[in-house]
Amino acid sequence: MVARTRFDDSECPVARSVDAIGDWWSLLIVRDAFDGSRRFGEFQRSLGVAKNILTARLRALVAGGVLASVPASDGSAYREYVLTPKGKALFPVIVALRQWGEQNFFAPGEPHSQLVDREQGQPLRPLEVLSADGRRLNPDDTTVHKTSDQ
Amino acid sequence: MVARTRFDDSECPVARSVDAIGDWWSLLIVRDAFDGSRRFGEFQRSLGVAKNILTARLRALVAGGVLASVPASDGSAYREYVLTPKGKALFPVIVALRQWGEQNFFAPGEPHSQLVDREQGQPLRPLEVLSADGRRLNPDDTTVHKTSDQ
DNA sequence: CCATATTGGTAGCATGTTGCAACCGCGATG
DNA sequence: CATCGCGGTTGCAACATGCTACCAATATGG
Repeated sequence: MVARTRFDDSECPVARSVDAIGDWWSLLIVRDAFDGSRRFGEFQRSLGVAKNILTARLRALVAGGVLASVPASDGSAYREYVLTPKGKALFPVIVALRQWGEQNFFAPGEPHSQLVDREQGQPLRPLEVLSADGRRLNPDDTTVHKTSDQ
Repeated sequence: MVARTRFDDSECPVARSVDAIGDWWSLLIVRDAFDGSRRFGEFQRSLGVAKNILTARLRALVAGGVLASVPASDGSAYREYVLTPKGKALFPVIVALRQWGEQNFFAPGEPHSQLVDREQGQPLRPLEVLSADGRRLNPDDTTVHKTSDQ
């Protein structure tokens, strides 16, 4: 399944992304990586996922260039999994999912983990989809331009 | 499985979002909905997904408030699936995935479907993660504030 | 050094989920 | 009033997942 493509991702970047990430566990692994997890055991304890699944997902993410396996930073002989630039580029995806979750699945005042600006300690500004010239766009303000239409 | 939560989503909005969407097929259904698909058959042809899976996913998305099942707009007796406000709020998620895919999985010049501003016909501006006061933030500029830390 | 705990996995098996193909009722169409 | 397309449902085979047990290599304590 590793290099297998499950979706008809011929020309849609969304489908290719989805296929590259692999599954939901992988996305939560990436989330944890953004939150500072690096070691196999950290991911395993944080996610509660079965170890064989975690093994497979970590391998797939490394193979896909999202994570890299590097020698442990603490000098031990173990290895760590860190985000590559490609992995770090998933930041807006995670932030978008986080904000959607915050807005739709928590009662007002219900506590939840929060992603804050390290410098000011403030929560982030909601993501905005902007046109090339900076106008704020809603879904209806956009259209998909198929390559074959050109 | 419909109302079952698979992940320990106690307080992480990302996990709740992931759980609410359900699986990758669901996300591609949402993508197609943004692209204008409304009918069962449209989704089925576009995605190539098995019909029983599509049935289950559509039901779950309706149950989760992402889609709504409404009478067909063309006057026929069939029903259509349209995005609710909650579903439309997934727009930044789809855009983020799309942009990540465009940047990482297409060779320069390789054709792919493109999401453009309807008014100008131009591709969108890349999403930016901003602090409350408008500074551009990288992953390292942020930190997760656990509720229990407060 | 030696005993023991921890880390980072594998292996095997039961179970759950998916994909596929066949079927089917209802509404539309001629 | 025969037939087609739409929107499913059903049954089954294949595959993926989760669980538990196990294990080698590394760290740790005395």
